[in-house]
Amino acid sequence: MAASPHPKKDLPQLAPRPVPGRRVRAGRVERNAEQSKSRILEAALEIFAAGGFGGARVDEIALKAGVSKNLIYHYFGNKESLYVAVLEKSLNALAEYHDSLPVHFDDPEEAMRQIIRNTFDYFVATPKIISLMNTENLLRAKYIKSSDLIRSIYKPIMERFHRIIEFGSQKSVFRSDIDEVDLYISISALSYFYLSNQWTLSHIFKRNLGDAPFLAQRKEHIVAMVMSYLKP
Amino acid sequence: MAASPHPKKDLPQLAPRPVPGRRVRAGRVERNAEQSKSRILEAALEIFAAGGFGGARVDEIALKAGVSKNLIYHYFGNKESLYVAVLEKSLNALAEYHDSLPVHFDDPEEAMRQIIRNTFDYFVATPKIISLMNTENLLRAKYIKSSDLIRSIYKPIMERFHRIIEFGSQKSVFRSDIDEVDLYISISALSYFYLSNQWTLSHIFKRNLGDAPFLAQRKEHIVAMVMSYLKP
DNA sequence: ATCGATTTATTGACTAGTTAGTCTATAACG
DNA sequence: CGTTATAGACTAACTAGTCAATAAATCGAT
Repeated sequence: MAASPHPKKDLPQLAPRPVPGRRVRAGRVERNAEQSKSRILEAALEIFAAGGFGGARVDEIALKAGVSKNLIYHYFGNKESLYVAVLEKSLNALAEYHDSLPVHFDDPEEAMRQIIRNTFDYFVATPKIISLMNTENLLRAKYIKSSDLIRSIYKPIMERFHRIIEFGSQKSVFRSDIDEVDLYISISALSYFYLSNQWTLSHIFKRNLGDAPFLAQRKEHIVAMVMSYLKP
Repeated sequence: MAASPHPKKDLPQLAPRPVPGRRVRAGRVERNAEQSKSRILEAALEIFAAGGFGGARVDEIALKAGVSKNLIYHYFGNKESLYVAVLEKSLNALAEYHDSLPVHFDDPEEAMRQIIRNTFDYFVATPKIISLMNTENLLRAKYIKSSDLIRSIYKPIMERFHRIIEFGSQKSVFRSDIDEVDLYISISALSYFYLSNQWTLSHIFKRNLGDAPFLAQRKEHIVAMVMSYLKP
């Protein structure tokens, strides 16, 4: 705080300071609450994904969404709640995607290949969810921990996964000592890390890992690695 | 550290605002440039790892390092350069670690197991480098790209890796169609992702993945998966 | 239908608190 | 004595969040 020790009373209005109560409005403003909310969430996803929670600026989100910053506070209260809303929307999209997939319960090997390829494809299609997850892990799952959403999303996924492994073991096309959690983490890891760290890896290996041929090669490499592990 | 050992000039004691040019110093200040720099780097590593580049506060780094903020600017110029210095120090530590490891060139399978376990162990031992890499990838390798350090570090690592794979293929203990980059990324992925995302994963699977027994199990799971893939 | 009252979507202006970075002084050390 | 390691005070710009105004939509009663 600099000079003025006094609370400003009546300041001499040398500059054309707008008088409260006589504001100028830009003209007719369409009102569409749902669309505004959704535009805010979309912009917020982008900004949070690009700079993490700490690097995101609410002003920037407002700008990108094409709404005033106030509207964000009107709908979401504060930055943290906005972040949580973005996270939950992304997780719900993930759940929807996995629900929409057909599962080959009669053929465990084919089912497993499908799961692997779908996991890879989804991460490729939604890179922002990767950034969000990274941000969330940087904060040690601070926000995810306080919600049961992610568990409820993974429950059916893991149940299907369990049935496939069980059937495959019964049929002796899979080994019998599988830890399902470890295996699921590995399937995710092989896709996620490649994409999440593609920027540093591309520089190190002088390959643009995001190029379609490398993506295709990678996907089949993952399938091969996991399937070779599963063999009894 | 209360009383100044030096002759004070007349300070106007009623006005608590210090007059420029007649500052009060806390007392004798030890000078140790190297130690100060190193304390700054250590504190910066911690703060950058905890909140990412955007979430880190230079004031907080100064506080944690026990130096004035000015000293940081004196030695490192600005926040970005400090971040780059932290990154380079971490990469150098990684290189040193890998240089220090013995390699079993005569036994490719054992050499590969060693590489896998060492990779895992190093990530476990230095969680902050994982956060740094995540931050760097969030920024699309902005800083790493402008330095050749990381490539020069990975060059000998990949050369050793190549020799092992080549020898293993010759001896027919490894398959012959290995893409070394893909394989290296997979080995890293299986360790890195488990640790990097342990906070969300631990919550999803209701297991504390950081606990020693799970870490040990994970390491051997990775060894098993990679080795089964390598079999011809 | 229509008109006034109420609700609510939306914004401009503002503020208190931060934050990266600077200016200047000082003292330790060779 | 000159160099430099170190810190205190300061600032301009930024940033999350607030206040108060305004107008579009909605609803209830004519």
